[in-house]
Amino acid sequence: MITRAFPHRIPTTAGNDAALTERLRVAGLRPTRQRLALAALLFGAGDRHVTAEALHVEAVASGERVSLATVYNALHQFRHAGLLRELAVDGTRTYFDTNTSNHNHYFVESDGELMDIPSGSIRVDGLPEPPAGMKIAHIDVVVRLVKI
Amino acid sequence: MITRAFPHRIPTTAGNDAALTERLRVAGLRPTRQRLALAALLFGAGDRHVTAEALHVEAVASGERVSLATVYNALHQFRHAGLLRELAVDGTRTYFDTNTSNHNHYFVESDGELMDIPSGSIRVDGLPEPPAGMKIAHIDVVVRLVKI
DNA sequence: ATTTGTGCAAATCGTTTGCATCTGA
DNA sequence: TCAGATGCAAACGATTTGCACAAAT
Repeated sequence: MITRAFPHRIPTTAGNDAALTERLRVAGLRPTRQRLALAALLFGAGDRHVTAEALHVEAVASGERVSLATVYNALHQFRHAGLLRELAVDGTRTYFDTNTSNHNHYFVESDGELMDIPSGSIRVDGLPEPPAGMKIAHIDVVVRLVKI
Repeated sequence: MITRAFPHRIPTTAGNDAALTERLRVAGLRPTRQRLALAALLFGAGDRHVTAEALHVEAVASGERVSLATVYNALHQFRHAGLLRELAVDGTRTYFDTNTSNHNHYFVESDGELMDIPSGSIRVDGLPEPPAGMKIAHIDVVVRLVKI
């Protein structure tokens, strides 16, 4: 987590204020100070995997005044808007992924680290027909890693 | 969850007292009344997916005196002993699977139902090399289903 | 007799909620 | 102005823990 916000400048090129504001507006969300700050952290620096707690710590560390409850709210709103994907890999915490495209994950249980597996490399074959009255919503592949 | 224990008889043929006792002993666990009862429910009737809460309800319903804390203890001890596999599919609850062999799962989010996908049908290809210093411990494939 | 397991209730952890206050359009 | 957003603290559900008592070897 190297991302850092500056008092009077935007963290990276990828998400300037205007673009982020527009992005939130399109999602039907008011571009409040808190949402803009969180969006800048999330979308300003490539693909990221965050927990609510971690994002809150990061926001506060970067000088932003934002409550944990608001971070939870924002993460769920962003997910509803399709800006984030929610991942169930750990059972105890919920991860959010800024990469909403179809891809899979490495998960290092010992330190809770989550990484993208380059899309396109993994193929899942031989899926049976889903049970009657059901359809496949999504296939999650989690490759669990351990340190040698 | 059709499994049911009878007051004075063992639930199914698959797990008679002697066999279950032996199984626990081999795992280094004293065959206490509670562990035997839980083992009978878990291993007496084919492959099962349970949460601690659900197993506790089931045990109590079958007339067994056992606390929820003991159910949690037993589930984790059984997992350590390799009798169960722990699954992270849901984020809020932890599921335990009596089928410890290599297989994958359907998960119906709307009602929290978890089903085995027949082993052998799914193939995962094109796995990249794991990052340096890491090795693959396990690959979990969860096919998320929605009702049509 | 010694060791291990159990049950209860309190503690903990991540997350959600109720509600008074604030803020952006 | 005023719907919508925020922050706090309390509520929550799943799980863990501390410790006195009970059961297994």
